[in-house]
Amino acid sequence: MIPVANSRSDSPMPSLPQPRRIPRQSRSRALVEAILEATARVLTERGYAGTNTNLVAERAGVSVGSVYQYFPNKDALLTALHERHAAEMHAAMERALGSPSAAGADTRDLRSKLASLVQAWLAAHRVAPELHRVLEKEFPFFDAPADQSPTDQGIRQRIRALLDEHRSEVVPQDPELATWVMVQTMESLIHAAVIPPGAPCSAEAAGQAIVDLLAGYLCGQARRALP
Amino acid sequence: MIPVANSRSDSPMPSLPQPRRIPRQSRSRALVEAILEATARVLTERGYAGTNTNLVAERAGVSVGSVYQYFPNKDALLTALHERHAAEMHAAMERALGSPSAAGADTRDLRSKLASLVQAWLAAHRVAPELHRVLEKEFPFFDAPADQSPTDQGIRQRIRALLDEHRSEVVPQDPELATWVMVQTMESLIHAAVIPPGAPCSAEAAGQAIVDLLAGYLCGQARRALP
DNA sequence: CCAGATATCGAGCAAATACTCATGTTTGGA
DNA sequence: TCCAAACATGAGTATTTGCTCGATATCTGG
Repeated sequence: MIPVANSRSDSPMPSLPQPRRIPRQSRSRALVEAILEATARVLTERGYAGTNTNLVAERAGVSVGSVYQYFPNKDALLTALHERHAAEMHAAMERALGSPSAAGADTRDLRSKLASLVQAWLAAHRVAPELHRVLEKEFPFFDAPADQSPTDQGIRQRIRALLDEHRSEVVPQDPELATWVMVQTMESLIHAAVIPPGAPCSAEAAGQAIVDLLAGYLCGQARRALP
Repeated sequence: MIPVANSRSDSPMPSLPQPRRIPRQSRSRALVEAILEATARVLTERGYAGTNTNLVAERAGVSVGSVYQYFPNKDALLTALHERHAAEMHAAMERALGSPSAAGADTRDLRSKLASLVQAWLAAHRVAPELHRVLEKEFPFFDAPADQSPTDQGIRQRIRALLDEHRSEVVPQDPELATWVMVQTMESLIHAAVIPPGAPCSAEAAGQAIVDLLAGYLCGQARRALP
């Protein structure tokens, strides 16, 4: 093993995990796709420590060399997968909330919007809980601390904007802090609800509880009265 | 490397990480202590992947062989450290809340008790944030899923008892679910507040916010009015 | 249809590292 | 004082694995 990748204790200024080569032809784009898919499969089956590049290549029906044409090292595979996941969450959020202050403003109250968002994210996570477990709980993220990618920042900003739209209903004073609490809470609890052993109830009930938690903090109101 | 330790894909029934030999003389107890201390230091400096048993032994001023006298494999070191941390949290909790239904019952309201607990845990975590980061976010926990040790269960039970004591003030119906929400939220947000980049505010403010979040969920009341 | 660009291949190297075991040292009770 | 059990040692081994590189194949613009 060549220590270049283990930058934690070596390089003070870690290089960004950029693809070594950009796939131009459709052939190579399919190859990259196959590699990522295989990575997800192997990761799901064997966890982070059980995953190695040779195996990923084999499962993708590709040679190791090809993997290293497009990914500078093993962790870049995971980073790419994580980024893809973040993008999916971002997309799900936009679908649930709409873009901020777009035409035809969303007139629902804050609680309803939160419920949509939590529902959407829960659903997205239930697709591959074990993969998310590995990505969130096993991946070291040496060089690229999670929650710092542009996509993650986009998510934070959208939440911030949501609180801003509803600032009249929102009790906490510091919007920075309120955003932080929101994002951390949603991510943690959604992951905890979905990955084994999971919440001690149905996914719907867990979603309800998360919404109650968030709405209670933001609006200082008891959970919604039953109809 | 011998595959015995990597049980994820191999052994269906992983053996418990019991010490290979129990230290009887004070000499060996000191040795075990030195090993754990060194593990914590190395883990803090170099992260999970950068930590190896040879280095730990060297840093502890001990030979590798001695490490393997008392710990069956590398992960057992981490597990021991994690268990020790859980025990500290348990102790801090007992100090903050007292044992349930003990003589001289604690007459404070739920919110005050929550505030004590959050304060105590925050303080305990601020001692070695980087170590906690590694323990919580890098350690794979192959065989012993976190939050399943007897100590962790003890923590859950105590929280459950707390909610029970105050069941008249508590709004959520399902106590199982409420306990789960509490524990998950506290652990996640306290970790997030302490480990870099941390909360966008002082530790005190973060603590306040966490208490607001929990109290809002449990009691359905707005944050405490300023005096 | 060819020349350069792009893509793929995979045997094998170099390094890392978890763990063993044969041997030596210390301890504490009888 | 003596001895058996407990303790400590650390060079060495067996294995894993991230990654390279020179050879080969395929594509595409002119």
